[in-house]
Amino acid sequence: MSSERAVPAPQRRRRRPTKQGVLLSHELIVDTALRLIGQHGAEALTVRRLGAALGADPSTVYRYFRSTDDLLLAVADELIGRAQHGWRATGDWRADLRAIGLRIHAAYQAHPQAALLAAHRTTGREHETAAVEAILGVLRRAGFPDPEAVRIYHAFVDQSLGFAALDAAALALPAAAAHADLQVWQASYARRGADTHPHIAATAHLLTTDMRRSGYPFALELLLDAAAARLPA
Amino acid sequence: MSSERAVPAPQRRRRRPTKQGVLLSHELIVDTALRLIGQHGAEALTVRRLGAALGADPSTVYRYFRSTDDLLLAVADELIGRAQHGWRATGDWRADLRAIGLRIHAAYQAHPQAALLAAHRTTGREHETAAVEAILGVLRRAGFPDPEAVRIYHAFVDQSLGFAALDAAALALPAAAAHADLQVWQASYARRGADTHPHIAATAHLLTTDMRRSGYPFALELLLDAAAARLPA
DNA sequence: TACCCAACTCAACGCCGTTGTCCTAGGGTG
DNA sequence: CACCCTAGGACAACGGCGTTGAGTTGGGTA
Repeated sequence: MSSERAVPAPQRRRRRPTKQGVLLSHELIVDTALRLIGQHGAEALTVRRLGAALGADPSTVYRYFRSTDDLLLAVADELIGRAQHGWRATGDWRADLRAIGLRIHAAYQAHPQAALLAAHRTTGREHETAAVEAILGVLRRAGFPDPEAVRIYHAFVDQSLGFAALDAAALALPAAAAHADLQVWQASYARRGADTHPHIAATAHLLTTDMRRSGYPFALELLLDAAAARLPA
Repeated sequence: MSSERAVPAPQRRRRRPTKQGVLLSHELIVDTALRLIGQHGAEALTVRRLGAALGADPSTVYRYFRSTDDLLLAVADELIGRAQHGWRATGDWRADLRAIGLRIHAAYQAHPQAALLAAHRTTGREHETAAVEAILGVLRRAGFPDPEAVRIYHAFVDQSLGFAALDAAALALPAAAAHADLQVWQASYARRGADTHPHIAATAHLLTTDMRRSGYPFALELLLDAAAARLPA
């Protein structure tokens, strides 16, 4: 046996269909994995189910990816590309940063399982580098001095990734756990007595509606406000 | 059989030791779980290993917790409790929020593996409820109207948890992967040509130093600045 | 002391990722 | 065209996982 089971894409030459007549490829497997996650939830992505969805034996996936982690990294890389696809700078730094942040957030929300793995890794690949360059460019053109631009860039990126991972995690939960998390705000907090928890009791109705949504858009607006206040005249 | 296997803590009366002579309790199980995660990583937390570490049969854990998810929520709440331990309001809302945020961040950093599992769950338990009450109290006493207090609370909490999880993930990485992530900024980004990536090239020296630290303290300061600007006079 | 039942152990189920082995059909070569 | 090589399939099995139903035991109570 060879020490490496998986073969990089460019070196593949033989194209042999599975028993069910499907011609496999890295792209097809990644797309099918993304489809599985989107259609049947995060827990649907197992090698066995992926094999079934592909019309191939589960072990065949290991001819293309070293492990499920390797596969998920490939899926994550695809996500970064989709988030940036088609973005153009407008010249309005606030609008540009807002758009980039919301795009990152939306792309990760669309594929929560992959987002959970991807959000806290620095890849240094093409798509990521392009995003860094774009954000830094927006800040420097806006007039922030370099040290300030770097600090704001850092806060902006990590806040976006942090919220993306947090919100993705909520979506990636099994249905039962997700329902339980939602119920907490209605069942548990809403019933706390005004004597022991006056502030929760006073705002319970506001909390139950606000906590359903992501806190990211408002947090992003706060960050942009604070940044604007620091912009030299 | 009863429809509920797990029994809440206060109702337990019989104390029967395991074969290996250990007296189990909710507290002992949670502490052991935290120890397991801290010593051997998040993947070390399985019911079977937990049983072995406790000196009991794995299935015994289900007499105390409905599922591993239930156990995980208990672990998460314990972390929140440790973060809040000993905190007292000073009356200065900015100082109070800053202290709470940094405490949460620090508590999660102290148990990175557990933080990764716990940061994105709503437990609805004692410690979490106390933290929610404390933060809402600080904001309402500061003079924020209820709808604004709730929105800021949401942004503040999720920002803290998001950064906590992000930074915990970096600490939880295997040494090799962590080193590789750091190297990206020096090796990959620092070498990008000024022609294709002028903004990265111009700030490379600032980036490599800034990205070593957590972006949370600065992001927290931005959030507090923006909140202060919204405070009614 | 004797009984009850809470709290333990034991055994099994159906998943999971992963790997060693075998097989077979496509591409390259003469 | 016929042959060979091997990439890329299929298959079966391994160990570990969460979880559950049934069996056992030993403290607490009357």
